[in-house]
Amino acid sequence: MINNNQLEALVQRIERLEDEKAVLTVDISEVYQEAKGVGFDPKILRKVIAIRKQDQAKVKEEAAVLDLYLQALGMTPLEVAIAKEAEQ
Amino acid sequence: MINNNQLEALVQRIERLEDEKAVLTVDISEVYQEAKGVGFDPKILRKVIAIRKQDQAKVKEEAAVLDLYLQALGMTPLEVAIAKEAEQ
Amino acid sequence: MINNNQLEALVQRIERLEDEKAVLTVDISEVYQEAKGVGFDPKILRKVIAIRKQDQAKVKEEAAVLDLYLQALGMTPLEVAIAKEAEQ
Amino acid sequence: MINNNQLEALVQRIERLEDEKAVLTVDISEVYQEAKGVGFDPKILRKVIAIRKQDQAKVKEEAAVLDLYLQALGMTPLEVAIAKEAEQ
DNA sequence: CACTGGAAAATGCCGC
DNA sequence: GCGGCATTTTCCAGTG
Repeated sequence: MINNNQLEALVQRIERLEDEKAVLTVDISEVYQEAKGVGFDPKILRKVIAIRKQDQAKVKEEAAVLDLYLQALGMTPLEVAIAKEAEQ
Repeated sequence: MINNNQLEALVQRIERLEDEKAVLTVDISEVYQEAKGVGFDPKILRKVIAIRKQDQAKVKEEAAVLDLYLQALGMTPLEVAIAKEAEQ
Repeated sequence: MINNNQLEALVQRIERLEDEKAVLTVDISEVYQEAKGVGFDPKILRKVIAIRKQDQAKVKEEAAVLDLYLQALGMTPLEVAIAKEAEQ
Repeated sequence: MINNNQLEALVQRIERLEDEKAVLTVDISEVYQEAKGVGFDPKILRKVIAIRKQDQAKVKEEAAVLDLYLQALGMTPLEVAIAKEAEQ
């Protein structure tokens, strides 16, 4: 026995979110189009974005390791937050 | 010679949009998790969503071929629009 | 250390298959050309093929979800196979 | 008025060819699988195939230019074929 | 934790 | 030569 209303609600929520996602995909394409219009090669631009993403991933990774070290040193989350603040 | 400011602005816009997209991806996963929590098999749920998506795709495909037929019959876009109106 | 002969054999097999695939791509184009020659609009024809393909995809998708339902009901693959047999 | 039999025959020929193409796609995947099974990284293998394809494309390009030269020198297609034969 | 299957992104191509 | 489409390839989650 399944709850139809519950199922339908879930399906609709997912579809709604996927629609929004599809809109963003189009938005992104449009920015690439615009970039092309002002002379930037979209293909290269995509590579630039990918590289930056990699970098950010590394930064987050390092931040996570830093957290681990700090926590291993007995610092509480609050202290960790303060320490992060101090980094900048 | 490239315009640095222009490039940076474009990159940031794209990254912003991709961030929003990533958020939606997470949101969708969470709905699937929630569904699992109330007893729906995520795998089946995904298939259900896929079937509904294919239904919609089929409808769009048929609408596209109808447009082509109308155009093949020598109807101009305006006439096509009118014909679409008449469908309803 | 890699086995050169083995690698070369694999590469050649793949290239052979891709050649055959490319031949089929050409063959398909030729049929579209032929169709055009006897008055069928290739664009519409492609859409017709696409619609039929989507029909088939939808059927397969539904069959897949049926399998999942059966499995969710605790039926073993054998039972699933029997159930499929019984469909016919 | 369209000729239904003719249309159906064309559609079936196209679908038949596309089926064969799909089979080859599977065959190719299987060779990659097999390669993986004996220790070759499929991803890298794909790159190797792509590079060789590029080379062949260049070779064909050069052959086409050669043909142009030969034809410019007043050689007929037959002579071109013979010249190719002689290359080997 | 490797692996399969499926979703998403990117490249290439064909028609206009 | 450009946009749109199809194919291909890459990525990732789920699974055993």
